[in-house]
Amino acid sequence: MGGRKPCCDEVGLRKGPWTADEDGKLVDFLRTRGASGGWCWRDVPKLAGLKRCGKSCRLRWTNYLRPDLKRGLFSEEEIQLVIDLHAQLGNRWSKIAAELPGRTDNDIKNYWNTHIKRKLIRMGIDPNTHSPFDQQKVNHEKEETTLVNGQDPLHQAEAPVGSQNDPSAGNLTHLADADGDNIQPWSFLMENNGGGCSSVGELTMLLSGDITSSCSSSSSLWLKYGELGYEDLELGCFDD
DNA sequence: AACTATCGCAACCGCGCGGAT
DNA sequence: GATCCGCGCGGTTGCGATAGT
Repeated sequence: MGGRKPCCDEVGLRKGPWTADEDGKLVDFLRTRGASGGWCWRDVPKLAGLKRCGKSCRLRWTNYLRPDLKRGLFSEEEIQLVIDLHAQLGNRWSKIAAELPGRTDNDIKNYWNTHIKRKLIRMGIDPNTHSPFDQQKVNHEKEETTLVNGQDPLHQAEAPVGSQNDPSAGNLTHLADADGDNIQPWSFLMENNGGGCSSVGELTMLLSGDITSSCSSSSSLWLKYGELGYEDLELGCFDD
């Protein structure tokens, strides 16, 4: 693809946060001209009297000003759908957004990165593959990065407060079985024997707090989790 | 009360796709 | 077929709000 001009190279175009006045102009324009048809986004700033590039106008409209947008917290059903769809589609945020009326790809992407992803990592689940981290790989990478940086970036970036130094903290990464080996929480939740969780849907119920209905407590390993309790597992994270 | 760290969201950037010429 | 052009997507950054010290 050759010769495309940068979108925002015109001198004098505004950047950064939109003002109420700019929002009003854009909304007025789209109300009078219709949200589609008879114009292209590149023309919108001129037609609406805005000192913005067309791309910025489109983004503002689709992510913030659209009347059908749903604001506020994600519901349990929405979280489940996001995790489910992400397992199928990966980072195709627009595709995922298409299945969640009123949510934008940006919304979902932000929510994933700031809430869901971190929690999955804390639980020992790779958010990219939706599978347990390969413990050997983790250990290997840990060795490498420790050699390079003298610190463990995974724990530095993603570990819950107190997980490394506070022995009193509920800490999944320190769970050990009878042999002293570390147990990845997801590994037994995914086990089919003994009533562990076996689907993304069940994971969602776990994440949103509905543990008892999603997983049988008959598993001995599950009992280990049961002893930790809701707070220890940091499952309240999706309540906020 | 002041300072620092962390979080969460809005917005920007660069690239690829696909239709038009 | 080559090029142009607009749009949409995914990744990243900036910054205000809030929490912690």
